[in-house]
Amino acid sequence: MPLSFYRRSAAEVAPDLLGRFLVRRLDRTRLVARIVETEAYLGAGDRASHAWQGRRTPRNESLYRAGGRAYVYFIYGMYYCLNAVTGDETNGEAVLIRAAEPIEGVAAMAGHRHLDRRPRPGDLAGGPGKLCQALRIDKGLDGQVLTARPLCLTRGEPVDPSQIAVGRRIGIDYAAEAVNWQLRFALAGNRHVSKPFPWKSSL
DNA sequence: CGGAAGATCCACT
DNA sequence: GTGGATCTTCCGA
Repeated sequence: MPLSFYRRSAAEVAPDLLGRFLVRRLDRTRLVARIVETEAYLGAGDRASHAWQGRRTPRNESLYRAGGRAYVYFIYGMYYCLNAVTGDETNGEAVLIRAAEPIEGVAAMAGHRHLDRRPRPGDLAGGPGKLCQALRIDKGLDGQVLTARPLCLTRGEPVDPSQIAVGRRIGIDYAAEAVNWQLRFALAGNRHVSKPFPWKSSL
């Protein structure tokens, strides 16, 4: 996807990322996964955002770059989460990539996940931490552009708006008024999403 | 299935 | 010192 794709608000980009392909190039392998779940984080005015009230630290520096780069952060002592930075360098907005459906390089992804049985839906990339583990995404990719290797997003299979379900974001119960914002998006009924949920409505 | 607890780092109070 | 944009394992229903 071109840089212009990312230079919009996270709330617009998040649903538009569904169906796109994440292409991760390693030395001898190409891993491809189709995005099925995202969440928008709206920056300074969003209590759930790492950029809440304009917070700016070494960790979240990538949020303050122009849209089209990765923001990768380390969480809970063990996992990484991947975001696509959106908008311009002033707003701190980003889209969390929460889940994807493995398309190519499934065996390699299973290896990265230390999975020895045949993967069931959601096993490899059904959650932001799993997705990063399967695709070998870590701090080394923080700040990288998303328009070229080693990690890029391609057009994939554009999705009809009627297939998009909307709900509340996960794991942000502390976020006061923002807990009910409808900023979680997924392909309705898809089996690779991070949790079964009571989706509210569709777009 | 649903809930609880542990693993374990870093930014911020 | 606290707690988090998580995941896994273990437990009980």
